[in-house]
Amino acid sequence: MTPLPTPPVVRKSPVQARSVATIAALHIAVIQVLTREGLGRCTTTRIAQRAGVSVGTIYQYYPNRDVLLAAVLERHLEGFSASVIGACKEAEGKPVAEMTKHLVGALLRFKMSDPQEAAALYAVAAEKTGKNIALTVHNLMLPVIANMLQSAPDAVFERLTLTAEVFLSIFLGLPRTMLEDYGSTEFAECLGTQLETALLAYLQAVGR
Amino acid sequence: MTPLPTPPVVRKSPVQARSVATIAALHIAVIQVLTREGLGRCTTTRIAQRAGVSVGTIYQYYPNRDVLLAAVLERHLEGFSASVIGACKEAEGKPVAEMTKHLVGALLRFKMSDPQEAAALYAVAAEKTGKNIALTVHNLMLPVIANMLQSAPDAVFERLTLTAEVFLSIFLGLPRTMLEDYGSTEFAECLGTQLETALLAYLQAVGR
Amino acid sequence: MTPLPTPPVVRKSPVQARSVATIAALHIAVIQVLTREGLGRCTTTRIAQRAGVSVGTIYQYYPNRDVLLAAVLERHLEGFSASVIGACKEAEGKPVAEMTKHLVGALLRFKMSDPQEAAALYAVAAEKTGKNIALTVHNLMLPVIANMLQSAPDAVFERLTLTAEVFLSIFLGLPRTMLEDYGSTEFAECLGTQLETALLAYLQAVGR
Amino acid sequence: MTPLPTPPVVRKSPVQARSVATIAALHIAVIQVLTREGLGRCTTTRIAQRAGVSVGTIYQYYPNRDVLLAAVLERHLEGFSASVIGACKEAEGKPVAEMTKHLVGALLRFKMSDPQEAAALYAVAAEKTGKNIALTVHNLMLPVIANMLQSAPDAVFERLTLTAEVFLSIFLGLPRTMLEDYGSTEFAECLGTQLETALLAYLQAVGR
DNA sequence: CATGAATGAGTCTTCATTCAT
DNA sequence: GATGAATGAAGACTCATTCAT
Repeated sequence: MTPLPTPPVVRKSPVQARSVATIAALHIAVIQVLTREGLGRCTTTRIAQRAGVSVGTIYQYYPNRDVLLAAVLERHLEGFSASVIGACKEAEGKPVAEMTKHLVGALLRFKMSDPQEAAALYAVAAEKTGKNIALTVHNLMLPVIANMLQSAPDAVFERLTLTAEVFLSIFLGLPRTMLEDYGSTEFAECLGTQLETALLAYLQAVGR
Repeated sequence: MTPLPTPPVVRKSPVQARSVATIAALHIAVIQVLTREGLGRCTTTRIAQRAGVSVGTIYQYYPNRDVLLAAVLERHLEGFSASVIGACKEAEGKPVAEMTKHLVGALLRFKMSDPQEAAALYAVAAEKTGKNIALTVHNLMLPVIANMLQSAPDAVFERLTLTAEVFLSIFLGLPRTMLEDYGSTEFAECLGTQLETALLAYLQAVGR
Repeated sequence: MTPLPTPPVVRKSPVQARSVATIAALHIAVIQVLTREGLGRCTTTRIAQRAGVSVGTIYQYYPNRDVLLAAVLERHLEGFSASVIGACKEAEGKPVAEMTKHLVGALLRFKMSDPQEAAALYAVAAEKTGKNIALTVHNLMLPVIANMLQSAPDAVFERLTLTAEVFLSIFLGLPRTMLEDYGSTEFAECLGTQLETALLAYLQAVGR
Repeated sequence: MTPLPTPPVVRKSPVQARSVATIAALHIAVIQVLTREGLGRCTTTRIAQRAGVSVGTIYQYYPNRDVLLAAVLERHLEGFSASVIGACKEAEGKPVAEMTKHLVGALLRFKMSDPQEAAALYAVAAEKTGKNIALTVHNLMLPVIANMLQSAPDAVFERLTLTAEVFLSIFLGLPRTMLEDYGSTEFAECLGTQLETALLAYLQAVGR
């Protein structure tokens, strides 16, 4: 229920409180190092230092660096997908305009709660291991969105999966543009309404 | 016609013909290694090997690895922006539906001419140096798109810059979803029409 | 008693006892490689090999090769200047002949305690970083020598600083000629007396 | 007779004027690079660049880099020893005071004609190959000095060789202190008189 | 359990030297 | 003769990982 310090299956189960705290510290440290130094300089030494533990400790909880990074990404994406999926469930049966508004709200709430974390993890998600995780999460959300769209009383989507995919692509793309600093200040400020507008317009264009 | 081997300004101007071929080989090798191994394994040794030259040769033309990668990215993005900007110019004064169709056509023609290259370079564009280049190109295209939108006879955009930004974000985002393998086969096949639909729907929603 | 392993301020303070031994081994290895191979071949690999550690270990204690070499030089020169300065202090107030004898005794005792080390470090002292260290030490000894000379009851030196400089130049020059193998066996054997003779003669010539 | 561009015995005899000019340019370039960049960065590429020729050309005249550097040093030391030896010959039979004055005059005239060259070459003389050359020249001058000292009408030296060695050590040591920037301005200005004083005082102290 | 010293494979980069043009 | 592109061995340095304490 409290999924905070996802205990890695591998080396050790965090029966003790210390473990939980250490893992949490490591996750936070990863984000910080990622943000400050970039993926290329996100070394175990630096992570350990920032977390206030020794390098050896990392290996007490994770078999190697990649798994640690993957765990951090996974936790982030799990939280994200949970948030999105939750919003989808809530929006089921409502008109598309409300769906859109509801989803965008959930998205912004999540992404904006820790923009640095979200931005930092794009790099991790681009690498081999990260990509698999991202893909899995992607494919987890897709049917839920499709389901939601199908439940809309004011629209019928012929190519449901395709529509969901495009919807998701826009839904994730605009925030990314902003988080990766390609957007102007105005863009950042209006992200919510613009995202709603674009998504709704698209849905109305392809729906009957 | 294919201006591939833009001799880098830095180390040496190719007095001999060999140089041109070497530089071309290096650029191609970078893409290949990037595709096969990923940015993390895109080392000078591997690049040289794939290009069929020795490591030292790289440094005859580029002061360091980053500059080589940046050069490859830059050339790609210059080609891309030229293509997009050209399409914008051509579409000026036409109705938004035609604009959209024209731009999407140019985009697909370019991105699809060498999808691997396009996909491989996302990683480079995410890194420090690459980001600057990408940002520059981004800011180069933005006003051109804004100009084009403004010239539409069948729509008026109040917040022109913002609209252009959102337009561009969607315009670049959908192909990226596909190139990074997040899209289904159906998504890939319908990318063009879906992109047109989404862009046009957005423009009509925000335009008067 | 032998304070060899002054832990470098930089990378890490030797919490464990191993560190002290490692640093000592590195310093000794530097001298050996310098002696056997020369500065040009005094590479990190060879130093590590001779010290019986891996290359990486060097970087646990020194940020780069230059700093390691500088540290070795610094320690040598600090010992040397301490010895010379100590002798100067002891000789204060004594007649010039005794001063000279005292200083030469201290010099020979030090330089001869490890002639190879002394000889090997000339090369390090010639390089950029080393020169700064040598210069600093030089300028540390100069006023002490001047002070000593001034305290002589049997001579007055009009141009005290100048005299101290020339004195020091001869004082350091003759041993160097020997350590760098330019002197004959006879030269080496008589170094002490000849040095005394030359220094005393000079002092008497410029003193009143 | 005109020993300027000592034609290297090896690859080619400078029958043509071009060769002579090229070799001269290379020698000058070596000194310049040595001065500006230091021995560690005195690479063939840089030498060639500064000399206005291509790397390949160096190898037309010298079998390798070491030989080039050695040639430059050799030429310098030959000029130097010729100057010193000439002065010795001229001073033969004169009283020690005049000998000293004469030699110091010759030394300063030579060393000061191109202080940078003199200073730059210390580094070359410290390396393996250079040391041999320096040693040879050293041993060439020693007997000539001994001869000169022996001819003095106003002094008899019991340990002639030893005296000559110590004399030479001081004779070369003081200028070096200055050229290597260890001396103050005053030291540099008074080098001639101080050198004379020190040498003469020494000779008078050991001579009868 | 935690620590951090040590490891060594793997990177980037330089540079003397060669050789086709 | 001259050129400069190409070579590749060698050097400095990094970093994930291990293991004795």
